[in-house]
Amino acid sequence: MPRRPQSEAAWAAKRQQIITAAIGEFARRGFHATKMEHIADAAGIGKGTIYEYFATKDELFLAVYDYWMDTYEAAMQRAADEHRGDPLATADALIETAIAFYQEHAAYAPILLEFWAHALRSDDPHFLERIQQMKQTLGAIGARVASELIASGAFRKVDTASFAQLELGISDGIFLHWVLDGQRYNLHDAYRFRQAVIGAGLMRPMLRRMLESKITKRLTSGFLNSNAPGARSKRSR
Amino acid sequence: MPRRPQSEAAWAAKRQQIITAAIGEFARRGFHATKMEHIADAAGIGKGTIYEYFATKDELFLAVYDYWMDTYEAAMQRAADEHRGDPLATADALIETAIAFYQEHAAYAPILLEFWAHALRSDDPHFLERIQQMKQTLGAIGARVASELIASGAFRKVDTASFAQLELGISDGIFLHWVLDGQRYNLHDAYRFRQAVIGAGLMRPMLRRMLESKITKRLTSGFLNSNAPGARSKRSR
DNA sequence: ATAGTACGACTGACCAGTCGGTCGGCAAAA
DNA sequence: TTTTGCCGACCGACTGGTCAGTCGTACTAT
Repeated sequence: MPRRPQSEAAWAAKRQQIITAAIGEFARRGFHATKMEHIADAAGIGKGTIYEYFATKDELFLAVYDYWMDTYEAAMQRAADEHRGDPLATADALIETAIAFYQEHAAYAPILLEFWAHALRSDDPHFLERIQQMKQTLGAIGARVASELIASGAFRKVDTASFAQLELGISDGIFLHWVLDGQRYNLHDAYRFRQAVIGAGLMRPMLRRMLESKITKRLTSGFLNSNAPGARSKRSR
Repeated sequence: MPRRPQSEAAWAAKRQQIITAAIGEFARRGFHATKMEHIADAAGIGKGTIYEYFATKDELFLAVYDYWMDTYEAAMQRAADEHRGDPLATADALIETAIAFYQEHAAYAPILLEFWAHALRSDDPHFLERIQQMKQTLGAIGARVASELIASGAFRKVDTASFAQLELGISDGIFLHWVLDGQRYNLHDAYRFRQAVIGAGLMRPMLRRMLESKITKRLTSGFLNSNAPGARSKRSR
């Protein structure tokens, strides 16, 4: 982390400008194939200038990583806060936020995978810790919603922490396979299908009976044949 | 793919020897950090010799990838065949096989992630096609089991293809998060928890009522506090 | 003037892939 | 049986190209 002269704000802004450019380049080409010059070009600055703000390429990578995690975490936190007190609405909002984020960043999936690989292998524990911190944060949100759903009588009793972590894994798994499948189907539909499976299992009889026909419809129609838009189908009904 | 002299068998054996060495090195260091010399050393041969069997580093990477996929696919296929006719047993066997494979190859998770990233980015469609082929194969197995479960009256009606693909995503997601979590908990327990959630949702009332107490137990105890062995707990009961 | 900032040509390290040479084994000749 | 000659698997020093990071210069603002 080099010196930090001029105004604090200007420094941070330029740093951010570099991070933004780096995200795009890293995503398009991958960490190793991305040359510092590419990033400099994308940011409209000279290569040397990057080194005024980041000591090494690795440090820049890490900054990109942090920035991304922060963004996602903040979006989810906001979604959770907006509906505080209404667990069903919160659950919906969380899912919608996650889907939106995933769809928006589908092109970044390769770099996300590289992040994970890097984190698992790196000597620098920062990467892994950052992931676990995020899992912690999101897990806490999920567990809170789950316990509210249980308290309200909508859900049967579950270990909420386990359930929340499972959900995080499932979410990433669905996203990953959706990308690996060439975004062939509608991500919303896949999530809804998943929700129907889980919902059918965890809802208390009363709620389940209420939603039975919707669940049945989702379960029997699946998501694979949905109108394959890579994204942009805010409300597919 | 260079010439293929001597006996076919000897050629294949040496090729395999290189692949085996490469798996370990790629897994430990990652694709980019692994030098051809490392692989040569690990295989106990000279660097130049590798190029008698593989034209480029990429081609070797791809061979490693194929080998791995083949192994997994074959194991799953075998598990499915062994219990043909008994869908519940087949489902169990598939899950056990998947868990065993995942646990055995936990150290290779980073390279699996790199594979995926590479597949998504590579100009060579082989990688992505190979993944999709595997999803196809495993998906067909899963769909068959699901439809048998439905036919037998154990499961409610679902779109079996969607369900199978969802399961593949979920499996990978759980595995991924288990690894990212430092293999802190027992993978078996996580899968059982998942099964309980799904089972509770899809089982027909009769079966569900029969298994109710087991499901309740799994759902309420979760998997996060399980006796954290990274692997080796064949039957934790 | 001068301190802070930007730059990009340059350097040194690195590494995939090459290529000329070695050597063990085998078969034909002696 | 021994000698000679050949083959091709094997090797690793070397090459050519690449790129992260440096540094002397130039610009800008005060």
